[in-house]
Order: sequence, then C-alpha cells, then structure tokens
Amino acid sequence: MRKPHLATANLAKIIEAVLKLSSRQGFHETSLRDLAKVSGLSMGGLYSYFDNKNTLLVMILTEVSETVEAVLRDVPDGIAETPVEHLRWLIETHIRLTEAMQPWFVFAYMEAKGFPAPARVLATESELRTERIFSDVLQRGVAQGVFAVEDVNLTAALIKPLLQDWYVKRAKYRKRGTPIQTYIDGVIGFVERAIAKK
Amino acid sequence: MRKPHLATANLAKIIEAVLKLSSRQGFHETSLRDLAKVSGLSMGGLYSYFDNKNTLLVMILTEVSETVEAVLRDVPDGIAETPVEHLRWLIETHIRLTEAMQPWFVFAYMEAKGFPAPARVLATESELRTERIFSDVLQRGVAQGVFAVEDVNLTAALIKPLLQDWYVKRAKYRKRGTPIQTYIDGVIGFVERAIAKK
DNA sequence: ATAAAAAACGAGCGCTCGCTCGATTTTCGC
DNA sequence: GCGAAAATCGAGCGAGCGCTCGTTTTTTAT
Repeated sequence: MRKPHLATANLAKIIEAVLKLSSRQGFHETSLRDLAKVSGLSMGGLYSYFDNKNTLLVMILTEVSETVEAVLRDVPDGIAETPVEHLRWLIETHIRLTEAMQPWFVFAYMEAKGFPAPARVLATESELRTERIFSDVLQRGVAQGVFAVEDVNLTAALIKPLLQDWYVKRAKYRKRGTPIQTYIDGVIGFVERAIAKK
Repeated sequence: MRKPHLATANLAKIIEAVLKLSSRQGFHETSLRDLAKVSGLSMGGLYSYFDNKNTLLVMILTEVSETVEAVLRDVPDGIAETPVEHLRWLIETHIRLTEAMQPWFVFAYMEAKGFPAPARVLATESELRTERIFSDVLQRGVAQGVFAVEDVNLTAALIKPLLQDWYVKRAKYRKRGTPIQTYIDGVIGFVERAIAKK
C-alpha cells in the first residue's frame, strides 16, 4: 500500500474504473480481473494501491461524504443570514454537486448497504449530517418567521430524497430530457411552497 | 419446475428466506446454500421451485409491480371524483402498502439494477406506471382548478421519492421513532401545500 | 402390505472469485 | 552504462459459487 489518500494517477484510474464497472453491474459483481483490464493495471498491480476490495469501497464512501460536507458548509458570504436564500443555495448546490460527481454518488447510495458495518455507518452518518444542515436552516427560517414548518426534522427528511432522486433515477430524467435547471427550479419551487408562511 | 406462480408452502418459504437474506447482504451475495439452509430445503429441492437464481428475482419483481398496480387502481367509490381526496388516498395507500410488504419493496428497489435487462425493464416500467397514476390525478386537479401545478410530470416525479423514502430509509425512521401516520400526514401536508391553488 | 410415483436430498462438477508471490520490467542515481 | 531499488506483472492457490443428477425418502393408490 502506497498512499492512504487518492493521489497517484493509477489510483485515479482504478477508481474511475470501479465507478464505471459498478454502475453497470454493481460493486460485488465487478471482479478484480475486470477492474485490472479496464484500469490498465495487472491483478497484482492493483494491490499496490489498496489492501483489499472492501477498502476500495470505503475509500470512495469517505471521499463522497467528505466532499458533500465540505461543499455544503462553504456557504457564500451574505447567504447564510437569509434562510430563504440559504435553502435555495443548499438545494441547487447539492443537486449540482451530485450531478458533477454522479458516478460517485450512485456508487455510495447503491453499494453502501449489505457491507461491513463500518462502511454502512459511514454512509448513514453522512446522510444524517447533511440532513442536519437542512434542518438548521429550516429552524432559523421558522425563528425568523419566514417559514411555517410544523416538524422541522421530518421536513428536512423529506427534502433529502428530492435531492437524491436526480442522481438515483438519472436515466429516467435523461430519457425525458429534463434539464438540470428545470429539475432544480422544480425542487426549489416545490419545497418553498410547502414551507412558505402564508 | 412445478408451478409458474407462487402457490405451494415451500415456494413461500423460499421467497421469505430470499427476502430476509437479501435484505442483510444483497441478492447476489446470498448463496443457494444459505437459501437452502434458511428455507429448510436442500440445494436440489430449491430447483423444483425455480429454474435458476435469476428467475427468483424476476418472480419477486413481478409480484411487487403487479400488487402495486392492482392496489393503487382499486380506488374506493366516490374518491376518484375528487382529486384532493384521490391524491390523499393514493399517498396513504402507497405508503401503507410498502410498509406491509416492506421486504418485497426494498428488494425490488435495491436489487433491480445490475441485472439482466428484462428484470430492469420490468422495474422501470412499473415505476413509470405508478407515476402515471399520480400525474393523472394532478392533471384532473388542475383541470378542475383545485391544484396549481406548472409541470404535472415533474411534480409526479417528485412525489414518488417521498413515498419511497419510508421503506428505503426505514431504519432511519425506526430509530427516530416516527410513526407511519406521522409520516403519511407529513407527506400529504407537504405535497398539498406545494400544489395548492392559493 | 406393497409397489409405483413424487418429492427431496446433497456430494460433486466446472468455473470464477479475491488474493499472493516469485519473476520480470522500469526507473533512476552515479 | 550499469546495478540496485521500485514498480508491475500474471499464473496459480484455496474457497465458494450456481447448478446437476443418481440416490434416498416420502407419499399415494390399491
């Protein structure tokens, strides 16, 4: 094992290959022989970059959850004070991030379960932290009297799957020709009407 | 192969076992030896009830999609005329159905992908038909002037993941102690405010 | 009670899996 | 240009897979 973090070009190739193959057939069904072929390394060569197959899964899961955390917490100046704008920014940023890193997110979402406890815990906690970011904004909006939300936690929980649907069912939206901006505006409008103080 | 449809007690046991094992570790990782052990049959005995492992998957997928279709189309008298009531009934019925058949739905949702094209097509088409049921009601509500919806198809697409979240993330809601009625009311309220004519 | 039919069994087949390790190739300081 | 160190290779290992099939057990009819 050379590096704990993804640095070398080869590791990048390996991850690109595992995301590509897993999206077609699932992670478990992706053999290291296929992975070697697509990444351009040999069977043995792969093992210079990770300890075992599960490590690969954990690496990707970690990268995804850290990226989400980092991006969503990096709120532009002057946005965080206004809950309406902050929420809009969170929705748009989340959807655009998952679009840019779609294979990563599909992988993390679809492959997390049925795996060693540590990996599953990682995914679960990441989901909860993201939800917290949303419920915090909702809470502030309620406190400022701009949102009317009965159950802040449940509402945050309901917003989450709206964001995830874009990458989970990406094929459906692609077939329909829905542009990402239409989807983003649709979600923002849907959510804002649902929580607006009338 | 004895019967094409699930009739005998043994086939019921097999399906119960495969749902149980798959929910823990995924369908592919469930070996026929494990399945034999849990279902109480022998390796060879299993093959009296299905042709091969993939057939099992298709059987379950078919059962789920046919059940959804049948249940959601069986609208009680006097409901279908009022879009608001019809939509409410659809949401509640869908969530309660997936709760009652939770292992079946989780299986269909999580295992459909990465499988032979026919099985995937089955799942995709079922999803689309369900969505049609919702978009039809929305359309009628708009026509009657009780709903204000810009894009009926997009809105139906956004309602779907709200229904699915209850079984996809069942563990989260269980840990939180959210009762199913709270969830149902939450979704109905959320959706109704989002599409209400103001 | 018995024999034919039906159902259930499980060791064994061919195959692919994740992973290893000695051999080979590439890199690089001098 | 050379030799040691680093990187890469891929045949081979044991394990476990889906599936088969000759055998045994159970059921059924007389």
